[in-house]
Amino acid sequence: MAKAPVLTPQADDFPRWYQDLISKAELADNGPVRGTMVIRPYGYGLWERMQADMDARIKAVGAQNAYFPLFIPQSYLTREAQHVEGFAPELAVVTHGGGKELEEPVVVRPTSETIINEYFSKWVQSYRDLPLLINQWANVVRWEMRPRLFLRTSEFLWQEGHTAHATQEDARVFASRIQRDVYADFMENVLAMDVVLGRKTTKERFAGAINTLTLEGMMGDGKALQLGTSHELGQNFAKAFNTTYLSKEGTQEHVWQTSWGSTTRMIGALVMMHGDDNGLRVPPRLAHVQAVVLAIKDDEAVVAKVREVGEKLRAAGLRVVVDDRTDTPFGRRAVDWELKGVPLRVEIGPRDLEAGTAMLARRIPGGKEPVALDSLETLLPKALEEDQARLLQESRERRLARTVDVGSVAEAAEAAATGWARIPWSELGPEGEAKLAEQGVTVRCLVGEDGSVPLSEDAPGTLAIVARAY
RNA sequence: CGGGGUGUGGCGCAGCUUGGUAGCGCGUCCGCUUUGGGAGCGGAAGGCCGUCGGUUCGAAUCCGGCCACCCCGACCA
Repeated sequence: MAKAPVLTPQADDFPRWYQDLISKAELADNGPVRGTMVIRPYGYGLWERMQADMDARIKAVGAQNAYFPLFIPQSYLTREAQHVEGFAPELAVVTHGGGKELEEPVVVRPTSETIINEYFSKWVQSYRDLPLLINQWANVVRWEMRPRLFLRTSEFLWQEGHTAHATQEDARVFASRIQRDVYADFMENVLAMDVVLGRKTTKERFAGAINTLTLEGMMGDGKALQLGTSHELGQNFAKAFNTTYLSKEGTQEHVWQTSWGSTTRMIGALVMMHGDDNGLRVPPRLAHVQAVVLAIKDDEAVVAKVREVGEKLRAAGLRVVVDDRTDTPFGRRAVDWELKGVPLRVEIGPRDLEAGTAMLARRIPGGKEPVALDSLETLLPKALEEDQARLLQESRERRLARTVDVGSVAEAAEAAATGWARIPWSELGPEGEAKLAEQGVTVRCLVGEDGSVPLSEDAPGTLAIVARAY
């Protein structure tokens, strides 16, 4: 009597599987306005952990948090030509306020380069004020035609960093440092996600930037997802907003800037990179619930033991939830925790009490085995570390297995049907890029032969990674 | 904006062709029995069938207008 699967299997319909999971693991709901999203407590818990970890890394490179307004004068947006052009189609514009039509429409921020530069201009006077390193946690709005929960919604949460430097070199180094030391480090070590660091082509570059660095991940179905970007803005915004400083030599100079962002999209990536047919798998270092201690039966001694074990594990430094909801059948609860991707389950019933054991179920490698109750405090932390490493390894192996080297545009398009293709950029070029775009395939990024991030598009040996993307 | 489709309890759908005053699954609530992998049984609540108009003794069903949403084509963290 095979029960219907909990989720649509990935192999049957990956997008459907994704939606099922988001809903059943209680990560998010659709909002009433198309393209908006309600992030539910379990999903928001993931975001809070991401924020905390990222925030520490951002502060470690010297940035400070601040907050700028949601509403931006429309005139600000129009000051940087590339920037307006890039964002115009997805702007939400407020035309009325207080029951009256506004004299100047107000834009709901799609990103904050413009308004931040207005203030940078006031704050920066001398080379002594540089570098100025600011970050903000905020929501932004980019009107979406094709929304997908977490991946593309009209409103999303993110952090956006904005910096001003005295020299181009300084800005360049900083943008790269964010890509590596903040984003890549976080994604690999906390999210256990394999990512490729690269450089965007001119076509894919941020509107208003002179260079965009990116981190790309391969999802379970072989498609790519951009997980974070770090831009060199050059002096484009500095010139548009007259952000200048007095140099040591006594001359007025425009500052060199960067901006960089990462979003709630990372939650979607987490699902699509680590999820399987039974649900999500949350990497232990991220998990706000690392282990759940389950009472199998409605039995006083069992419930007492479960609570005791929960306390003991908490004292040992684990993030633990005790599930003693014995009015809900055990199977239902086991499936729920599995859907939510909690790494470890300690299941205790009357038989275990007698034997002095518990069933230790591991979500990430799968399977369960009996273990001695008094060994849990030492076993669990070890299991969590193993599972953390395993997730990263799995995602890396998948990318390597599904990336092929090709020599022509046709081969690249074919390879992108199931995974990624790597092709010399000198072979592909902007013409090949345009041709691929017609087939829904994009250049995700440019990388060096040795995996380094090229300093320019025409650096010798530069490879293009092409794929279908979310 | 161009092409295709759908509007019926919270969610997913049937009913429409051949008009007769609304049904199924899931969920929810209550009770009892359960609990080692999505529980069973009994009971209950919940819908002016998107909207406006027309035809008719009678419209979820037929006709027309409007609205909304969904899918496919160009952008995007």
